[in-house]
Amino acid sequence: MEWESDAKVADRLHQRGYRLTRPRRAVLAAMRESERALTPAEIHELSSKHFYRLGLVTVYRTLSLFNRLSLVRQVHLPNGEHAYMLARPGHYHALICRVCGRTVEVAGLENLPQLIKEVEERTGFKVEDHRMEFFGVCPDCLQAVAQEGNEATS
Amino acid sequence: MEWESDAKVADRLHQRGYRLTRPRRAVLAAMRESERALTPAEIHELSSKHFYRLGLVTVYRTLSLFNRLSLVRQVHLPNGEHAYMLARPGHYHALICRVCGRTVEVAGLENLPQLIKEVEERTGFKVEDHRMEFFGVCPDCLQAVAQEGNEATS
DNA sequence: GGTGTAACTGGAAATGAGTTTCAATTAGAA
DNA sequence: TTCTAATTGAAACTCATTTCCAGTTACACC
Repeated sequence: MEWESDAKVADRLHQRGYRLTRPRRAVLAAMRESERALTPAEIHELSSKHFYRLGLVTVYRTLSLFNRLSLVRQVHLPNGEHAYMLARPGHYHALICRVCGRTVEVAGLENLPQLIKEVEERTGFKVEDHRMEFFGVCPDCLQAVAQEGNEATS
Repeated sequence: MEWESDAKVADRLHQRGYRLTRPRRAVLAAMRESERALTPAEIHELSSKHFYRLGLVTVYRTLSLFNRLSLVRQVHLPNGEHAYMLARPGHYHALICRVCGRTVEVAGLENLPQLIKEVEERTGFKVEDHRMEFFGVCPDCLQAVAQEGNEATS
């Protein structure tokens, strides 16, 4: 999963006058360990193992900062809650498995530019940004479901 | 803007054992008058002109019911708040103007099915649902901006 | 390797969207 | 008109997120 090292993140922060503190390192560490997008509360719990006196408030502030710097990506869950995952460079879209919650990203969708063009042509809007999230079932859970089906009928 | 009449809405509600009450009529009336997607608080304020003792709680309950019945559509604003607009039948996507806030819907995007197919092929997910919102500038505001530019340089 | 200071922190209290509870009201079928 | 289940408003509550503030710390500069 080769994420950016702490040192690289530190550089990015320093360039803008921010610091890489222990709480921030703990948040990064927790997010690197997860395959899922995590809510601030979940991140707080996981990060506490890396730095026990981490405050939830600091998690919120850290995520907000990281989001501004595009170090993390914010995902809007179906219920309106927010979750976060480490960002890879470029424009990505989230895919969320409704069974296990795993979050995966897709980038460089070839059919996206023409979709946006279609929207612009049909409405006259100049489209500047968009949000797009997909919900479904991941390959592993599809397989697990198929498995159960087999067992039940055998 | 030819929206469904109260009578038609009443039919749809009655079919499912619900009633068309004065508060619900007031919510409908307010939404018919707006070009924008409205937050529950905004709807409460506008609806109060139609029925002065309408409670905010009732607005929430009404929107929730209408959403379940697909009478309204829920829009996720960039800040995570929810807004609502009357729904037209079919699967629509919201376009929100960042200047005036006007909300417009696009349906039947021809390039969407192949985009979803591309996502499925590249990730192995079975895509069951998606959320897609576009943010930009509407035709009127584009023109207004162009106008200002002309005035400034003339 | 100190040291000064602006960035950062945690905790408590506040905010604000949205929900629950409950006794009183009302739509609309009969 | 009558009856009753659906609906309502107000108050209290929940829970994510923000604000405030006094104490702490990263790190640029000596």
